[in-house]
Amino acid sequence: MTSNTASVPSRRERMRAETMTEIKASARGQLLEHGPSGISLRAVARDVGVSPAALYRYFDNLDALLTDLCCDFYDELVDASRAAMEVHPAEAHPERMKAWVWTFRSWVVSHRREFELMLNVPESESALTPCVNIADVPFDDLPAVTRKSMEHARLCGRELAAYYRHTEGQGFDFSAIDIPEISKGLSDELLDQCADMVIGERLPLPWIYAFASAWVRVFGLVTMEAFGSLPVRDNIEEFYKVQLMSMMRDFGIA
Amino acid sequence: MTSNTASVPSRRERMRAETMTEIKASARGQLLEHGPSGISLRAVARDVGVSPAALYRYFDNLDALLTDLCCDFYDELVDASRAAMEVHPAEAHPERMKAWVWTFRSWVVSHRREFELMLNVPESESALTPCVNIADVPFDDLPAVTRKSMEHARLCGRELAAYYRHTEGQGFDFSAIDIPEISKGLSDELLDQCADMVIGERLPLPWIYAFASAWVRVFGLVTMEAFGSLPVRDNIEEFYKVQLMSMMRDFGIA
DNA sequence: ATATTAAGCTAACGCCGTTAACATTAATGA
DNA sequence: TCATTAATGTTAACGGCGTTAGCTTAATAT
Repeated sequence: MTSNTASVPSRRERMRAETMTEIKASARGQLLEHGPSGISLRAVARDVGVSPAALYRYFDNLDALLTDLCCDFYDELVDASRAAMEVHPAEAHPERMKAWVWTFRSWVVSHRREFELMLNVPESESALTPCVNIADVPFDDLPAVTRKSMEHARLCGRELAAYYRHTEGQGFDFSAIDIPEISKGLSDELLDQCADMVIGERLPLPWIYAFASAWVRVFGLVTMEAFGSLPVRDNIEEFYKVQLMSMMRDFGIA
Repeated sequence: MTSNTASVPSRRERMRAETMTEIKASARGQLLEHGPSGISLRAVARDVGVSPAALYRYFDNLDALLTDLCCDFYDELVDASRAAMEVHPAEAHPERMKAWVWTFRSWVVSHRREFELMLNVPESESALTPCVNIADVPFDDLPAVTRKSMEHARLCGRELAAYYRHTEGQGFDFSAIDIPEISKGLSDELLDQCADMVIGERLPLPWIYAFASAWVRVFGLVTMEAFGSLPVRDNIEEFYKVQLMSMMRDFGIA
């Protein structure tokens, strides 16, 4: 052992990393051509020019390869989102949040197959699906893809928090926002799961609620478009824009 | 041939129907136990007590069995929805629409696996996914599951139409509804795909738009709950209710 | 130079969907 | 009634799959 834990990668480590990306590239190719269920270890092996059994030196099994792929996809999505947000100045928070939504949409429509896999992630991986409350598990113990997806959501959530800090003391009137009556139980949960976990700050409830609502709407828009079940086909962009406007209005933003 | 096209089913027809339901019951059992990708023709055959090849007398292939299952699920969902709506008097249109949403949600959460399959329907079946506009294809030429899913949506859409006819002439002020500015292209599309295809009538644009928006929101709610990614876990019912209220407000109701 | 570890191989096991060729059973028409 | 026909079943096989065990080779570390 050359006492390597992050320093210069040894020759072997480089080779290993190279074949790993080669494997994943082949798998992704099959994903694009034949969909999630059309990815075959043996086909990957043929593609890479190696025996099927050799792949098990790199991934525990097929599912592990698939979840690893998913993580890469989330990284791509996160990177694209960050880049799109950074086009706008740091103080243009609403613009940056819109850029986040827009990147989500455009990444998914240009990577439908990848998104398909992300939605159908091999759920074993930790098997805590609806067993325990996600908020009670330390972040690092969550399944990898769950962490990645939260990372993606946080990108938008923290922008909202930054916007709040920015408007703070500028006399923004939250009581003017039209928010329904909510029980303590629900608002506590929203504070736990939305504010603490993705926004990162306990903003006033109206914004937390508006964030949750917008989240659901964006998710609906994106998945429906990916499934081709949006009630619109030729004017999707405008439909998004109009929907975005009404979400902004829920935040009390012009 | 006993000139039977719908009259009394012959003995053979009865037997055939019986084994078909037996096959589907077994497949559904496997779906519940192992998820959509865990359904195996050979296991079904073992279950039914028949050779694997025999199943091909009943279904063209595995995909055909799966899509057939999906159709059954939609029928169940539609029946449940209709029943829930009929609990309310015929004129209580808003209540009936709420019942539709509520049934959608509760059916999905109590049939997650089935819903999983419905979302991942073997898409071949006609392979017109994003090729042609759905509005240009005669209804009977659409893939079976698409038709079923439209049947489900129509149940709610036509209720809205009935509500409109009911309010007509009662001086409902549509211009008071807060609707964003929409291009002619988008509104034409909404009229084509929402009004004509699911609502069944060309209601005033504000309602058409509100319907499309609500559709997206409900779809988002239901799928996120099914995937366990709603920002709420213990107070989901209340979250739905509150969301429903704000959708109703978009229609200018209450 | 040698011991150790990583990375590859072959061969096999038990699944799978699907097809072809053949057998049997039940309904039909003369 | 009885031969014909159509529906329903069988067996056997093909090629593909994920995965494991056991062995060999190449690279690294001491």
